[in-house]
Amino acid sequence: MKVSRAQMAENRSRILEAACRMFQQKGFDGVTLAEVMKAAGLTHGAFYGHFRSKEDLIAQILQHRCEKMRESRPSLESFLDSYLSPGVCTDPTRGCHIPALAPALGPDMVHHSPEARAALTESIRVQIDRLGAAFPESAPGEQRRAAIRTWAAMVGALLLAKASDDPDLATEILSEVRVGIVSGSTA
Amino acid sequence: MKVSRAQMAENRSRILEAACRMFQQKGFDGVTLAEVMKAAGLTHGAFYGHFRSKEDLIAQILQHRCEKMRESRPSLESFLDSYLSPGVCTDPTRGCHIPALAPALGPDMVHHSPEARAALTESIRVQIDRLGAAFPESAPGEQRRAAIRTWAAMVGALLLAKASDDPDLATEILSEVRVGIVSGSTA
DNA sequence: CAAAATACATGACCGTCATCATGAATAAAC
DNA sequence: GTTTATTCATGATGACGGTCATGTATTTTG
Repeated sequence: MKVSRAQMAENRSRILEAACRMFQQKGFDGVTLAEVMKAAGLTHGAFYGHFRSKEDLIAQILQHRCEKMRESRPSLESFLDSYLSPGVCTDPTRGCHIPALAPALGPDMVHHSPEARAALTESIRVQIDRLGAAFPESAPGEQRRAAIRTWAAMVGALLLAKASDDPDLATEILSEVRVGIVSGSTA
Repeated sequence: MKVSRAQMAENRSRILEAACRMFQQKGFDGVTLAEVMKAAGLTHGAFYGHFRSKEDLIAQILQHRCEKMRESRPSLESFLDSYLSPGVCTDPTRGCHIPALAPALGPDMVHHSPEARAALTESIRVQIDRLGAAFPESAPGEQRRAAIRTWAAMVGALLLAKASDDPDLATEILSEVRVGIVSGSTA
């Protein structure tokens, strides 16, 4: 049963959207293609009409996320919210895709496609640039340095807070790093 | 073919050791029990004489790592070396187990055993305490705060550097966070 | 030294999952 | 309107991996 071209495009983006959300929630190995397709409202067999393989899907998702990231220039405030809010730490579907997805292919990155690795690295570069622009008061060279230092702290805090079983400890880590950033940046 | 009790104890610790190294390298899902047992010099069937399941092995490894962490009080210098050295970033078998293993069960932590989660959380607490002791010049309350801020930055830097495909970018992130920490701590 | 206990090797089982082959049904092309 | 192209559903396939049953050899015990 063939569908219209518009319908097919919508199907494809539904697959992307569902996979993006589910991968972020459960990791690449924690989600099956059948689950993704079911969430997209299709059956598993239709997958290979849109993507060559699961690895292809992963790479395209990483590229898609990177593209979308380029389209906005958030403030430091919204950066902090998107990383260090308790809600982001609690809900795996929210938040930046880099700390959420990089770990998923981090340990054994080698067995993933070069496209996926390249897309993730590009996301890191874009994020450093974006965050650097959020420090307008600094000199250009110092903008980049401040962005790296600040972002590393945010990523680490989010990772540790997510890993923590104790909500109090998680909140402490998030809020402590947050005040460290705002006090450091205004100093 | 039964082996001596001493031999069995050595076999068990060889399994632990091999699994620890391989999990850190490839993630929990990226290593099969057969591979672990082969690396330990045994066949896959012998596994269940030592552990109840793969989840049991994971939990015991996390507990084992946490115990070993308690036994030393490194200086800030050695902390920096064990996180922000290029070698640590390049060689997946080196470095602290928390940023290496937390991501592996981070996204879908829920489907892991409570024991594993608890052991990892306890590791985080121990590490904060250890790192706080490396700031002797600060007041006790400030020690903990400084430890959290510093450690979060180290963890984030390591994660981003490992995720990066470009060695130059990785080195930049590591060294930038390092100078940020030493200049911040001496200020 | 005999008997019992047991650690490991071998092999099989069963479920899961990525991938592909086929067919049906409908949009697109002319 | 007829033909062609193609999107999706259904089902199968083959590999992989965690788990377990059985047998064997050796240690331990008395």
